Amino acid sequence: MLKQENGGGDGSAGCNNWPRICDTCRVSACTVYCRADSAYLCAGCDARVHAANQVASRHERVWVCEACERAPAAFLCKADAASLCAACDADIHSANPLASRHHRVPIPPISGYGAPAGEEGFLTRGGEEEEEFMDEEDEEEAASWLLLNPMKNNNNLNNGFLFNGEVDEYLDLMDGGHSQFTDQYGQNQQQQQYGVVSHKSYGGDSVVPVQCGEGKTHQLQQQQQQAQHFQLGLDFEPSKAAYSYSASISQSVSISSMDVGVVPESTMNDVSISHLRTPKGTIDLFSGPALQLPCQLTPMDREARVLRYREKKKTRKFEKTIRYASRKAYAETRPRIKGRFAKRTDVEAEVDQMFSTTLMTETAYSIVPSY
DNA sequence: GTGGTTCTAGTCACCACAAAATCGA
DNA sequence: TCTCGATTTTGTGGTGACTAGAACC
Repeated sequence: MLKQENGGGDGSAGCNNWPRICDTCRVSACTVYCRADSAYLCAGCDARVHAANQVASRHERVWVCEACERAPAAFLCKADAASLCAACDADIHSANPLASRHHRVPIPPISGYGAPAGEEGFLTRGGEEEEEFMDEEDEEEAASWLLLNPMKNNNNLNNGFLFNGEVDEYLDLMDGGHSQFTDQYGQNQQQQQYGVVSHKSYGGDSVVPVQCGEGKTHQLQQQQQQAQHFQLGLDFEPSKAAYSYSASISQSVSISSMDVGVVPESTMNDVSISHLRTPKGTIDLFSGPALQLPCQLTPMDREARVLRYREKKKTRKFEKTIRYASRKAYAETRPRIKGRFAKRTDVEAEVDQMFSTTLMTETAYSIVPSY
């Protein structure tokens, strides 16, 4: 595979402003991005590589963003006559109200050498090629985050970005709100911002910091309010894509505790978004009554959201979050048979009891392991 | 290019039980 | 409205089974 090595590597604008170099010749600036090869290619190499055989000629490619020249273009702005990646599209078209009204359409991938694919091209893009798009997840997420597009929810028409109904865990719309994820991912900042102390006590059992400041509550209320009035301002042709749609997406996204740090119950007291909570770590984002999805955002709001999204991405953690340290400690000491918890014999229980009692007397307060 | 085998990496269910949550009196 | 006891639910980690993809022939 020709994985991009030059530049940011994340498909975004990266740390410098130089155009991305062709992954093949490493001389010319790239003009297209081949998803199948996960490679950025210049016009010459594109022609050479994808005209080589029939299979290669079927590779779907997209133009590279004309603004940053470093990421696959996702949208074509008719007003600017420019192909832009999701990030640049967001940046440019959130600059002012006028720009935000630019008519933009998702760019169909170039399928078959030399001839851009029409609708059919990206409608037929099947599951087998789906994984190839994971490299652009970043842009995709940002795009989905910004462009709540009915077409996107159509599983097919995502400018080649296939969502299959999956909901990005960072999708902050619910959070608009304050998602449970926010509590974790923004934990550090929030702790500093609100002066929240990490609460660790024997009884409390909390490893995940408890956040209960007034400021926090106030912010949450504001965010909830904002979520209610959240509106998407993208001005795609109303006749084709009415963005003031109210989606009724019954979509349960099950996320294991490995992926997601769930905020302790105590935190939820502050968050009166009861419908967000579902048992067993299941994030039931859209079940229940039809979700009135936001429709109009001011450019500033949008920009703020993009920034917040990017900040979250930077600080996101995939480590498992321990909600109850005591349970963890206990689980670690429990007898196992082939990894499974085994029944504890009376003797073991007695020894354990003695041990814990000793520990308690030695350390007035229990030691909650730090992770 | 195709098909079969092997290897590697990732995911998930399983288990017992203390702690937390919920419910009713 | 508060308290208390009983009941139900949740969360915890190591291991093996399973699967998908890569590598090789």
